[in-house]
Amino acid sequence: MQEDRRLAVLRAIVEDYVSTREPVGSKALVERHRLGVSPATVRNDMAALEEEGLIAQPHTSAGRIPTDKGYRFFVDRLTEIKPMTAAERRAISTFLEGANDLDDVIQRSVRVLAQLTQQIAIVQYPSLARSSVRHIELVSLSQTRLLIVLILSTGRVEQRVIELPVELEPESLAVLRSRIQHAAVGEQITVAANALGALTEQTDHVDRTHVAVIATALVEAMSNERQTERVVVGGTANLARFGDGFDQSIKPMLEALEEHVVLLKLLGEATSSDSITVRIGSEGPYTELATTSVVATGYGPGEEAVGSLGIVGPTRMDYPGSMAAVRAVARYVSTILDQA
Amino acid sequence: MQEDRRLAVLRAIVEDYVSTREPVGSKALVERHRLGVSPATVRNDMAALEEEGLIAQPHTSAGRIPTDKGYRFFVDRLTEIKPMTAAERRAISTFLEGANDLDDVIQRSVRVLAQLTQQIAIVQYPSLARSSVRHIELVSLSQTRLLIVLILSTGRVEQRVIELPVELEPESLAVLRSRIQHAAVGEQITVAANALGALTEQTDHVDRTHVAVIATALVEAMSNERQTERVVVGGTANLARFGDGFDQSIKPMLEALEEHVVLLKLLGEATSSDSITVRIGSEGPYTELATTSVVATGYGPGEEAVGSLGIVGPTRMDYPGSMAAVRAVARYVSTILDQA
DNA sequence: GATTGGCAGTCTGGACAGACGAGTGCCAAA
DNA sequence: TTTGGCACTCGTCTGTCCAGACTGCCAATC
Repeated sequence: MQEDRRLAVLRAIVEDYVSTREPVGSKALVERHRLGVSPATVRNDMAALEEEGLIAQPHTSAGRIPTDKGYRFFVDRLTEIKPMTAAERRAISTFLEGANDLDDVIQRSVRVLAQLTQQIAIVQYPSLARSSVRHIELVSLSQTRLLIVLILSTGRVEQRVIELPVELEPESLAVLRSRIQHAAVGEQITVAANALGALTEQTDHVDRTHVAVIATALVEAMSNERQTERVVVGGTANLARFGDGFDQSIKPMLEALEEHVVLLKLLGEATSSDSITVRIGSEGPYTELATTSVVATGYGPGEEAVGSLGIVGPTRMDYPGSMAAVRAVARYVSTILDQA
Repeated sequence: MQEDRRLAVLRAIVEDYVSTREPVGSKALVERHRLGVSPATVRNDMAALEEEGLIAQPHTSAGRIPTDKGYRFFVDRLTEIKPMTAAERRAISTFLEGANDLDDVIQRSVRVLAQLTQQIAIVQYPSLARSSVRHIELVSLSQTRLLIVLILSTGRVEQRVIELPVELEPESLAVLRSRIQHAAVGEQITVAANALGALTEQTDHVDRTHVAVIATALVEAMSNERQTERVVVGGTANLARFGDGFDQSIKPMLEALEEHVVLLKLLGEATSSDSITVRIGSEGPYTELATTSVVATGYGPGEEAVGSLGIVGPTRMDYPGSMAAVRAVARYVSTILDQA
């Protein structure tokens, strides 16, 4: 009974603080929300909530603000992800469907996510791990230089120029090409990598060095390290909007945004494409980002994610709205990647 | 005689203001620079410089700061581009030579430029205009879906998936592939585009629709619109370093950095690869960027530029150093692109 | 036992005034 | 033409003060 009201008070505090950016007092609370009780009662509840560590006051005789723990409680127990409006859904889908290129899809996702949430959006490139080899092409540039092109089912293209230790005749190249294509095309990249290794073993000594060099380059191109390293960031202009004491944390924030490794770590936890990960303030490993929260989720055709996307902003953010936007964009990206 | 000293005073003011970020007074000036005259004399010179509109005081009884016109004068007449140290040259070349990919080259250029200048770096992707076709590949995905891959001499890869109106037999595909390759590979893209158009004309009516569709897609991929739209930005963390009244202009700045079209416009003036363009403060068309300057130049194998790169920062910046860094990086990028 | 009204106490933010200091402009002298 | 001196102007910094907002606690009430 009183417990219910206390939680209502917590919710009200979070909502008010998020929208006004100012510590919220008992009087203002009963005015803005119809709690049906007097400020004094609310004060008692506040004292209890503070006891539990869910809210705090920046200084004596100021209003209360939610703690990280308070936000956590709010996110976990007090809110539903509010569905997007029809107009928003339409906006997302039309905007994303204009893309005809993987790069384009990623770019547009970042934009729409930043636009919707008014936060900083981050989208990771899809991992190669679950994709398969669509095509391999070997192009002779000169007698000892070879251009290797690897095309994956996600639409990603990797290319390398390699130097061959020995000259390669056009006829041999044709044979090699067909053997390599036969071994790898259509396979998942892990399988393809193994097959290429085996191919080297099976080759007689004349062409063996060639096959070895080419296979090595291909396997290297398939290794998803470089790929998953790539993230795209957007909406940094929203940083200015954050204002407040956030000015001081703007520098580490900008630095973090350039350090893509950090971003990947932040996104990294979101591996499932059906749940949304929320990291609030100091829950993460980076002390510089103690005043920021991350809302992220995985995306991908199946249940398992091939990449992550999300937003990062001040702990004082509209969690329900952000979560809804992240989820919606992830779904659209998944379907688009599926049909491509 | 006095004129010479006045210019020395202007130079000293610019240098001091750039390094201290504070209006510089007559007394401080004679202390830091050995001008051989008294503060009073400097005051007279300052009055004259102010008369000419080269310096200004933010308020009465404050030191002087250079105006945009003052910076312009400084850049045009009072300074030489100071050459990079051997260590810096080595740092640039080793860092850039680690790249094995066009994307990589661009990424690294941005990083090194931002690092050297401590400003925000911008690098435009090379224009397709002067590049040639290295390879074209057609891959059948299904009987009516075709993957087209276009590889250019700059190392850029473009790919498209197209839907064919009529089924295409494997044998026909092989023929088409070789005809298209024969017509376009090795040619500059303008020539290649024409050749592909001609090819459509020469084709009998059975394969004609196929050729037309494929050629259209290829020509579209060759058109450099999308390509030159792409720029990469780095060093945004340096924004925080700018400090001062720059805080207010941080928002338009961030917005501009997201609007790549604006950046291209800023870089756009730098078309020659042997001269360095400097745009100071309100000289440009964007009133929001009245407190920023741009230092840019073109890069490219020959004299004519295939792309631009540069830095943007507060008008109060180290112009000689920035210009030197921009020039050095542009040269290295040019040579690397040349040998690739 | 939960709720309420009242009251005293505490703290911040903003306004205000005054001292300080850096710097200028001008003038007369060298 | 340069220099030293002097009066003057302002912005910045510091300290003080007041209004306002909020809390915590207590006694009264439902």
